[in-house]
Amino acid sequence: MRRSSEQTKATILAAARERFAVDGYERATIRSIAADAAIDPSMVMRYFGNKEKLFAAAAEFDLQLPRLAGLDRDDVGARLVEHFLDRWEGDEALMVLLRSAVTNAEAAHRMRAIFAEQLRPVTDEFLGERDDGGQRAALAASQILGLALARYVLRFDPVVAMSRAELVAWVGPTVQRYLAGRPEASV
Amino acid sequence: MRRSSEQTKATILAAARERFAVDGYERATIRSIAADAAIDPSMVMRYFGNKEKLFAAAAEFDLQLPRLAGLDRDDVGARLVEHFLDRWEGDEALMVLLRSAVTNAEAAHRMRAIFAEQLRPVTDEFLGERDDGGQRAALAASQILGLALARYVLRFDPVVAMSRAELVAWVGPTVQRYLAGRPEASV
DNA sequence: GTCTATAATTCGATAGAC
DNA sequence: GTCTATCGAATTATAGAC
Repeated sequence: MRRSSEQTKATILAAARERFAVDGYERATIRSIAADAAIDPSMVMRYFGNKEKLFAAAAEFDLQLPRLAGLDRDDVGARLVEHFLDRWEGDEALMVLLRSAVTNAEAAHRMRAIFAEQLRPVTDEFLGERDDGGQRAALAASQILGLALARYVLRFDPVVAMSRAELVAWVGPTVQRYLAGRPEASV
Repeated sequence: MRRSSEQTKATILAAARERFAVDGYERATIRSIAADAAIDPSMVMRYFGNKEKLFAAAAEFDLQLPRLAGLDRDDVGARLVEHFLDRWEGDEALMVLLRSAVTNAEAAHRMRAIFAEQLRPVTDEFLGERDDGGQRAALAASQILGLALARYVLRFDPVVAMSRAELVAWVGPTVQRYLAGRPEASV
């Protein structure tokens, strides 16, 4: 079947996202992506140049974080956890990055860029001017990424079994404390 | 140079651990491991059969968790974080698993086994008989793994820059709450 | 826009000489 | 115990016909 240039490119990109999300950068092959897209492997090269550029296109995405300023101040932790659960389950974008960033330097760089350019501005606006803003945002990111790792990648039974509400009830306060609490405060 | 069987095997295993820790299962090659060990690639096959068995040998390890029963009850979170920071920085064993478990099914299975067979018994003894023991242990694992991911793999600047004491002060209470607190409790 | 053919590497694995 | 030689498969990437 003859398709338009745009159609073809979009089909390849969708197949690439799926493969990169499941297999990570090294195991995902141009051949397997082409097969999923029901197209010849050379077409992938034609439209994206090489594997690296294809990954760059597939890994491009927007966290779509809400502004925290408008939220109840005691509620930002839970809201953030809910938002990230939605983003993890909504599409493969975050999984593409996580699965590749562990062994691929370029993907890890992307992760850091997204942290700096998309998460930091949002938490900074909430936190105001303070010198531990980077630490607090990074700690929140560590828990959110760790939760995704345990639930979607490593598939630890108890975390897989927990409901969205349970996860928010447990992890929300952690993120809340990282963003708004004192280090020593707990329980 | 002619070496003994034991020597050779140990040298190969050490090189394998390093490579798997840095590159993960797919990128680490038998050839590169052999080169690091200054030995012929065929020797690796001779001693370990195939790549899968070599990984199994390299990924075998003991968390060496302390018994929590003997500790101050309000202190287990901080002690666990300290212990894991030591284990992450002491040798490559945990990194071997983390770098591979994200894209390799066998490594992920190993991770779950270590969680179930080494972490669970220790937290269960501390928690006593209760039905949310698995959830609590898994939540603690999610934060500890997320911290390692941010600090050692993704290298988020703020987390890399934080001292051991700062990390314990921030993350200790989180683990403490997962093991001993109530879900809603925070700040 | 699509595909065939193929170059150039690289990998895991095996056979066998010394 | 160590190495050479090599197979067979898979990969990215390119050139060019239709």
